Amino acid sequence: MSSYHRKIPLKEDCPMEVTLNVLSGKWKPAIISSLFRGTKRPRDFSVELPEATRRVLSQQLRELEEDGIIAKKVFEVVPPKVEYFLTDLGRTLAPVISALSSWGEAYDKSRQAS
Amino acid sequence: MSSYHRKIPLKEDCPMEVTLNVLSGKWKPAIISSLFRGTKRPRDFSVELPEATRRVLSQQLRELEEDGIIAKKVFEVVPPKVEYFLTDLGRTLAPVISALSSWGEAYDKSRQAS
DNA sequence: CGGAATCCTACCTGATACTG
DNA sequence: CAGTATCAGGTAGGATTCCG
Repeated sequence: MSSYHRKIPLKEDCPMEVTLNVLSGKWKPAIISSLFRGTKRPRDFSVELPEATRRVLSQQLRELEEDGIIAKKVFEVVPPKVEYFLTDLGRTLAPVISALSSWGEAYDKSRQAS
Repeated sequence: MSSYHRKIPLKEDCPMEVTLNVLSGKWKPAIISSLFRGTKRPRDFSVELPEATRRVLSQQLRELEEDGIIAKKVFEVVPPKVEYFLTDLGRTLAPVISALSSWGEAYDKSRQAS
């Protein structure tokens, strides 16, 4: 199951929407969580998330980069080598991720109970 | 602009995804925020969110209801009267919304600076 | 190995009209 | 007033292929 989160025009500047838009992407939460555990190369994501295609991973990595959440270091070698890592701004997402995870856990338990 | 957040299978139980899936819907954040400010009738949402169609509002209200976040009280009168409100579970979203909002505000400022 | 271009599918959302 | 049914459109994500 998955959720669609349609990015809305943000006419009325809703801070909550801003954050959700940054996090909204099928693999973005997984990417961010992974980077909190250390620097990763594109190949590492493919291994960690075997169901994600390279195309979508590249796309979401680029979007996160455009949003200033992550950055990459490109090594000018052959074959190519690239490393992705969280920016300072990206690391400020820690409490957000914590809140989302905590609530999700509690929600799962409350659903089991009922 | 808006973002799609495709609801994913959640094979590996990722609590973060659980929460995002509950919040993912074009008008769900607005609906929840609104209900934190008090009980609302369907008509109120249409006034507060003039861009949202009744069809989508009804649908998202129903989904939030199915997820246990909100509930409604139906008055058996003519014309019909319905009131939506947050459940106890729904109110536990407060810290999540707070985290999302706070980060969004800080993000906006950091983007203005650059 | 990393990334981009192309084509395609799935599904969320919008518009409209109708029922109780 | 509240909710649903039907049809149509837009966009995120998937599959494949090619280039540096």
